Amino acid sequence: MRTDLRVIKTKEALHNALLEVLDEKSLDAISITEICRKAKVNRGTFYLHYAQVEELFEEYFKEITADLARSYQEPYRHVTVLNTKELNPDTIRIFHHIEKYKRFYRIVFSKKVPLLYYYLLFEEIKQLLLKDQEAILHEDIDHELHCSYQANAIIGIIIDWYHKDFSYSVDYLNRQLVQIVNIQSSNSTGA
Amino acid sequence: MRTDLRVIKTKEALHNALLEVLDEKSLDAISITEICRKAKVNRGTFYLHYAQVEELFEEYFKEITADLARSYQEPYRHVTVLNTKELNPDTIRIFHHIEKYKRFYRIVFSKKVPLLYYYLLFEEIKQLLLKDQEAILHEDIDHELHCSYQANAIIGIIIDWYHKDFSYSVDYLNRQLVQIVNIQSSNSTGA
DNA sequence: AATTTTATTGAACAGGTGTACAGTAAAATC
DNA sequence: GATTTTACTGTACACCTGTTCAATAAAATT
Repeated sequence: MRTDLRVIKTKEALHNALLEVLDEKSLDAISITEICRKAKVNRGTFYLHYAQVEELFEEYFKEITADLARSYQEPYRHVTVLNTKELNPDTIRIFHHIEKYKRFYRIVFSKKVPLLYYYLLFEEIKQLLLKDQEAILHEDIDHELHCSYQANAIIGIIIDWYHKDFSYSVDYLNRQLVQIVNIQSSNSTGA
Repeated sequence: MRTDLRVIKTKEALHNALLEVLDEKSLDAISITEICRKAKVNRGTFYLHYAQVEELFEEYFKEITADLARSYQEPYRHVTVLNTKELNPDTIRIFHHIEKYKRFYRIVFSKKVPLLYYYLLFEEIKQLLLKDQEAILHEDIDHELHCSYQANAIIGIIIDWYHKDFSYSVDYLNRQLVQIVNIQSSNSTGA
């Protein structure tokens, strides 16, 4: 069998316990022992499923990044995301997504946390761009490198946002992104 | 006094021990006890200077990112780095820097390591861009947000490079970056 | 050179980590 | 419903962590 009821029950208990403890302290300060105490699960059982507390959190976070992809496949207007002239603030769902799961992204972007979560987010955005822009190929430009560039550029804005405690509005960031992406076409003459 | 000889000696011993152990295992697998054994320093002494092994590595890494800034202030041709039309592959020193300290960046970009090092690199590049581009201000665009966008975009390329085990040449990446940055001006019509 | 200051040491402590293994209990399978 | 399979438990062990504190030794200061 693929899903033993005992496994489901154990994982659920650990999940709930982690969320509980995350209200009290930061991820890096949480011990396996503490989670197991709260979940009423033997410590050895924890190691049957995970190696560190971080792996338990990783399970959550993968669900969240999956939601990001889903929000793009909605019967929403699914338009090219970063194609210069056609870029529409309404079609950018990323900042909206981050704000929705602000509670988790505060953890993901905290400096003591492993890079792993960053890569999960990066890969998700990169994949969206790779699919979205497969039609728009540029000569002499490595398409994947280009998408890595763009995906991480967006995360650069998100990092700034995070460091300002998510104080900008989603609308403002959408508008800024459109302006930034459209810069070169108007700047190629000046400066 | 600012620099007690004992402190210098202790830190040197710890530094050397860390480098030694880093040849054998990854940063996250190194224990404080192990470093102190090799350095012949009491474990309590370690805690007088650092809280974790990661902080010891941080000291190294700050020297490395400082070298990145220095390479820009050289009597080299110090030209605007990312201004579209004036961008010259020779003036881009970032990929060169990364390759030079490849050994360290392999650690910095490994997924188990804390985000902190990423932020140190990000901030260094961002500061370079902030200074470099203070002349080129765009209306309606938050200058800092713009630099965060560009700085992290470059790191996006570096991440790709890292995940391909630094197999691209520095020259190739410089040329790709120039092409990508110059895209919009030629793309605003097509697509 | 004698005195003062302070970094380092060593020992000890409560707690967490990671692993192993036999015993138990709760699933799945028949 | 009886049997087989396997997830979980409890215990134990060696080791690492983070902290405290009096004793020591190596600096700086006079």
